[in-house]
Amino acid sequence: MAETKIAKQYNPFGVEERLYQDWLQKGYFHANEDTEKKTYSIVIPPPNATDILHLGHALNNTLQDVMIRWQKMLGKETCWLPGTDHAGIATQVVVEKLVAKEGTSRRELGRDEFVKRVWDYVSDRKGRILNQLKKIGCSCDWERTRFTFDEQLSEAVKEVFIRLHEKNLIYKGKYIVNWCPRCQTSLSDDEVEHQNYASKLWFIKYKLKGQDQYLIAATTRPETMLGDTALAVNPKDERYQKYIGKTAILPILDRELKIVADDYVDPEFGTGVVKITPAHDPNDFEISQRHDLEKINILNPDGTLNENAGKFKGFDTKAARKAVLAELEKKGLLDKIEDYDLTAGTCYRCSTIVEPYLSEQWFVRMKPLAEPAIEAVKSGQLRFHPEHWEKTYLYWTENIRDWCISRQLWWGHRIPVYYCRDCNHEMIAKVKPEKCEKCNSADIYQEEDVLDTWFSSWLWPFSTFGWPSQTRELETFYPTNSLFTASEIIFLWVARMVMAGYEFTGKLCFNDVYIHGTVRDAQGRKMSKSLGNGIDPIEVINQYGADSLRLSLILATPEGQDPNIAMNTFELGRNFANKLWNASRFILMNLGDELTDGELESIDDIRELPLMDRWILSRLNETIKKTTEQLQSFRFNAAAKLLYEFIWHDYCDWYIELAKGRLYGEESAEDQVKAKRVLGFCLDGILKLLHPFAPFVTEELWHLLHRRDEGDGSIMEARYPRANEKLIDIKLEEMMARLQRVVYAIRNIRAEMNVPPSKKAEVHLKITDPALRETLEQNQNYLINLGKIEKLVIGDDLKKPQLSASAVIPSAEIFIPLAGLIDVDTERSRLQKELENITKLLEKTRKKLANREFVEQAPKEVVDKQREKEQEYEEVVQKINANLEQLTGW
RNA sequence: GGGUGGUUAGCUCAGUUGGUUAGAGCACCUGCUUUACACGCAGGGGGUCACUGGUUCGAAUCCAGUACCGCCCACCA
Repeated sequence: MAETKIAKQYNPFGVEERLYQDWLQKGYFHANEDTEKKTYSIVIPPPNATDILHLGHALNNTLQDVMIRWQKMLGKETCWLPGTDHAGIATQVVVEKLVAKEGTSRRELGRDEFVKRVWDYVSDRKGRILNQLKKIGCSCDWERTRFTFDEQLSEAVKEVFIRLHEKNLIYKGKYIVNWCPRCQTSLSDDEVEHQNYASKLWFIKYKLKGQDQYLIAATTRPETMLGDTALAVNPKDERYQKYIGKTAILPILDRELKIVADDYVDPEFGTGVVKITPAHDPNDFEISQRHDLEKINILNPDGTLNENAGKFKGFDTKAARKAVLAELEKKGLLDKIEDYDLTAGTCYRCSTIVEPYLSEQWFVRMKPLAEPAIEAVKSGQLRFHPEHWEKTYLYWTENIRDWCISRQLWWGHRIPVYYCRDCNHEMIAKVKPEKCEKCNSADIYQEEDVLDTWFSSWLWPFSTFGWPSQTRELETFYPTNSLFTASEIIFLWVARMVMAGYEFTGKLCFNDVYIHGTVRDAQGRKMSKSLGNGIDPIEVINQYGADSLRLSLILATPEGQDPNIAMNTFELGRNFANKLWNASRFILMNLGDELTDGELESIDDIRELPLMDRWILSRLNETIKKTTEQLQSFRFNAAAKLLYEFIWHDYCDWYIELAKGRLYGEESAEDQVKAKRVLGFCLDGILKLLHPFAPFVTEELWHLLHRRDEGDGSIMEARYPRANEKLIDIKLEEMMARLQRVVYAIRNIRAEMNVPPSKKAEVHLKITDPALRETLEQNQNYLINLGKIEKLVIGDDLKKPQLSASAVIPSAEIFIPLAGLIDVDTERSRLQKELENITKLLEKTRKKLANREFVEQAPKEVVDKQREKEQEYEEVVQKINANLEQLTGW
């Protein structure tokens, strides 16, 4: 065997950086918009510009990279467009905290200065996460990197706002919105997270005007009574018929409250009387609209009570609740208190409890936009993987509500609306109008609010390619093919992109949506900063290498479920990469530079290959076929497992082991050539098959195998293997499996009878099936190697040698003479155990066959199979018994 | 409350149209410096497939229900 410089262990460090730089330099990742080829494009789910990489990103982007690299090797012009999101509220919150540390605040700095500070911060951090993606090996087209706040993307945002406004799909109105008192902005429904907590239900007594009677209303938020303007009962509720239209008196503030009847009220709940607070409860707001009730806002934007709260002005809601309850108690107006579990909406960015709050906001009418998006799924044009997510998508799109798009933030796309200070005229425009179109005044100011972050991200699949300009890249790469994301943003992002795609480009923006799980820790908990259970992917790469990270993540992520990941999970991928490395190392040591590129890539000109060669080629092609099928249906885990199984257990455990004797010249010179050809051909296929999953190690090995200098070409330019069905031979695989069973049996006897590997044994094979006997005879040299055999005797009518251990498999008996070595008790219990096993199986089979209904109704093949088994088991049982009997004679 | 995913070996999971001796990786036990790999090789132990009923000749697999875990959605005060 030739000496080699190749290390015994794969060392990814150095390799990865070098190869990635080379790929970048050669421009392999850049997509050509003038291509004639079929295209395949993906837009990245843009991470927040200031994010740092976590395992969720690592998984998400590894999957995209597998898809892109695979498609590229299938011959497509691939485009994977990367970029980041300005993440309005999230980023603003972070910078607010930073300036707070400096002892100042957003308001103190003023809008212009604060926005500048955010820009500074973002510019400093932006691109960090994209650089981290490079470490994973992502083949993004970096020349097309976009940011949702880029000038061109901002133009797209304005264009969209104006178009929707012209179609009357955008409107401004006073509504109850979710208000975060800390961020002091509205939030869309989808930005509110619900949390359960134990609370109380307070029963408050409302005195009827001019009478000494009370109506009692239950509430979960007693402090909001300060904004009550009515009481409501169900019109059919007989208990309260007589009070409808009467007046009650609000405790503490002594405001007069109308008593109204509304179907919304559930007579079963509480007392059947509801206090109505139109400005601070969405339902109450609806009721107040129907009954034309006064709406009294008792909150300041920061969540403290305002002048409408009388003496409680300035209290925060918590203090107000305490004070109000104390006063009610004192006045004897608190009827009772019950325990009650309820949910509170909290801000998805800062977890502050959100207040329903009446304010003026901008909305998008979603119903008309949702219609084609619903149809896309129903018609099968838009597919989810796993499929069940389409239900979630449909549930939301079919029950869609208008989208509140204005945010009272400073970091974001400012709404392109201008007002005249003189006549209040409203103008929608991309740039500030010089003069009021109505009164000619030059005193014009822009709307203060900015747009929801998602108002730019829902345009991402086409704004990034230059829309609204009809660019060449838009034409070539849009619509995109697939989208990879997590389930949390099916509503926030996926569905809205589909809507925007149809509305503004008339096209479905992608056909396949792959939803992967959320990465969890070993105990199944979400990884989070507060728990401190997160794993830093960069740390993983530093410790194990990028290929290990990628392979491990994919191998550990069950299809459509959440993967549980611990640091040692990454040993899985590392070991696999190392196994591949060493298998290749072995091949390279033995092949030298004997094979040409052509020989590595084709096997057609070799005739009359021996069993094992035809077997590994059959397995290889079967693996190619199945892997391709799995990739086509977005089953990455299954695809990776197929490759793992084939490479490790078929190619390494069996084929390489079988080939060793041939390489060492134990067969003919001609056979040695065949072995080398097949070894090399399979390895070349393996590297290509695995490249999308483990780009670095496969590239490195491919160069070594093809004896290419550094930087000379890339495995990426090779064609992904296609299955040659003619080479798949199931019959032959079955014969090989029988040969393997013989080897297993020999090894089992050796191990259980404590025959050390260093001691070669004599083996007698009594084979009654001629086909098997012939195969074993032809391959006896390999049996000798695999079983560490000194002398092999094969025949159809051998006698069991005295003092030998035995094993029985269908149509074969294995004897290993062990004079002096054999322990009779061990051998007896070994045989007895096996006898028990087979007897159980035999009984089970006999029972089935004794069942007349089974024999009559089951398909013939199934019954025949059981008959065959019965025979097999009978034969084995009988032979084991004979061997046992012989033992007792000792 | 509605929806949805899960429950198979100590742990993480396969098991694609019902018929396999129910599998793999990790962990565990026993051997092994066998000239690719100890990040390895060989052998082995370990499961009443959550529970209950049903359909069927036959159920881990199909149906119904129960329990537990998880996620998403939800304006019942």
